[in-house]
Amino acid sequence: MTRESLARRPTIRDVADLAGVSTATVSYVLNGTAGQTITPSTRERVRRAADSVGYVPHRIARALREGRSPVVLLNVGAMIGGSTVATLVEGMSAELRRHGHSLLVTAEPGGIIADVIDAVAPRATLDLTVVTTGGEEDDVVSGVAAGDHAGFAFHTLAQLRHLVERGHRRIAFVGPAEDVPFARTRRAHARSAARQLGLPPLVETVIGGDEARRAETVERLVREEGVSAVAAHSDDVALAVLAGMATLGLRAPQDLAVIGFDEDAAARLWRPSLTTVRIDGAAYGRRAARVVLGLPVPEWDSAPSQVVLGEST
Amino acid sequence: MTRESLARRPTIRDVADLAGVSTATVSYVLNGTAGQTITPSTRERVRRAADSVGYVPHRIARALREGRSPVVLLNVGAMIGGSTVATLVEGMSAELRRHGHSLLVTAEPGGIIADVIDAVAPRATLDLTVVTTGGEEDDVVSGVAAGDHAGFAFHTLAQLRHLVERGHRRIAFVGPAEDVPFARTRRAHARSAARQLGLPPLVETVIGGDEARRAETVERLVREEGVSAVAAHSDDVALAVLAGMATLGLRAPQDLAVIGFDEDAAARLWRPSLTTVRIDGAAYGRRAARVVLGLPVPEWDSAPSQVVLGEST
DNA sequence: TTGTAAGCGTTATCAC
DNA sequence: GTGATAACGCTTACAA
Repeated sequence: MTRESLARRPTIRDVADLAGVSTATVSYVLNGTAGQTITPSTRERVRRAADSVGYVPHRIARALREGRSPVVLLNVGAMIGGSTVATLVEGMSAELRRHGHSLLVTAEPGGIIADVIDAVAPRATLDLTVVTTGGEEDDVVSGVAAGDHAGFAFHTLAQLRHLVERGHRRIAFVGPAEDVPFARTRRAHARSAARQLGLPPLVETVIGGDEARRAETVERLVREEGVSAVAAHSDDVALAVLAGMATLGLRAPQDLAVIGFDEDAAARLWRPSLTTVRIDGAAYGRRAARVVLGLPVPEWDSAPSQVVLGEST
Repeated sequence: MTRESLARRPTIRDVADLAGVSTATVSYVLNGTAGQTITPSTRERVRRAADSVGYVPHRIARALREGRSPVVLLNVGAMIGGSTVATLVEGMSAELRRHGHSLLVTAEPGGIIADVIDAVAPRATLDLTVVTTGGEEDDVVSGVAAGDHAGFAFHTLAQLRHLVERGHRRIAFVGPAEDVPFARTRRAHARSAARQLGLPPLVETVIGGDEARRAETVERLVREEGVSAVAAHSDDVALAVLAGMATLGLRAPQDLAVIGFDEDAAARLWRPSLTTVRIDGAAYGRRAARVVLGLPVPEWDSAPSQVVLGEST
């Protein structure tokens, strides 16, 4: 070991010098470059030299050279919501790491910021606020399960179908009062799901405000619109409906059945507990990782989502 | 305009050629480098050339040159929890952008992954799973409000103090059954808060499992331990306690008072509604941004956290 | 089988 | 006032 032991971070040059070879050879060895024939002994020498000086390749330099860095950018729109996004991030991150990449997350409602992209030159980007608007065409992540496109539309269909199976026909789709990431998308999917199921047009409204406002909303739905079931945009929204019902002394599912979406931990604690749709976020995350890396994406072997039975329907 | 209009992204060279100056001059002009005297006319020519070709500096190249990129890495431990982390990310991201930087988030329970760091060479990193432990880093981000250190310990103290003011002395601190990011930290803070308030040692337990298990936990607290109030690790946990009480037919706050932590939207919907601690995440986010950039951090002008009164205490 | 050297796009240190 | 040019650390033709 020479005086390389200084503060400076060891470069490929240091390794090359120590091993008595050129930087090219070091690069070939360390990257296992195909089509290069290096003698085992040289190989060994380089390896030793590398970890003797504690060499770790400089990713930025490599990124400059290659035009992209080994990171994937995911925009989730906002750091809120049920379990789907959380598990999606986990699954995607794990799968990417298995392939030498890193997942970096942003939470920009307006989509991925251009500055971020050129600050990191990501290998790929994925914007949840866009992907979920599917567009089966542009939804490569979801794939097909049991013959159907397994995107958000699919889960929404499952949500409504559950109500239909319970005998409901006059159904309301209730969204959040504030503008949250997937509000519009979900509404659109609900409409087309209703059509597919041969239902009359959905009653559409939003719920929010204080206790009185919530109760008012629910009352209108039940008394004026004659709705017998609610499909909610999310579990949060579903709980607001249940809360409004409690205020009015209405019971679920007798007076009004309620189903949530994107299972949230709090929903199981309610009385009555909430029936909701659980989405296999981790599986989508792993798929997303493979899609953006251009790896083959496996078939769905289990259901991408399922209705979790509670007492509210 | 020359044949630069090809697919290639314009470089500083292209601008220099078009403006008839050297790349150095372009760099000086575009970066407003101090201590350089450039004639207004040259300046103007460079500017024009730059946006005529649509030049945008290559951040990766700059990162290589400067040794770091204009991004800040934030590890949040996991994509779950109440509103604090969500608003913190928003606030931090906004403040960073005001200063030409970008925020990138990871959700690694074990701390920031080394690979990620050298993939992006961030200007700075911040690990929430570390910061909230009350070490030195915590100090700088949290600062001082009304004479007290305004960190997580402070909020925990506020949580317990609320119960004390309501006349409680035999108090339990209830955590989640699973291992979540800040569990240990919160527990430690709760212990020392109890000492500061001159309370007897806290009864410590966790809650989880199914309805029966939850009820059992609550029952033990009330009947065996003689506890009159619960300070919960989070709103989720607090709701589990309230649910257990409902199962047992116990009422809050008469039979057992419950206060949550890190306000979650669902908590306000409960009957009884949950008293909890709201933390000004956005403010912490802005402070964190300034700290990591080495900017002066303003004094707290409003409370860093406050108890939000519900019916449960 | 291995080495040389030309980039990748910037910034900053000199000269002029 | 401005311009060459040498880095930054790596990959990869192309030579040898």
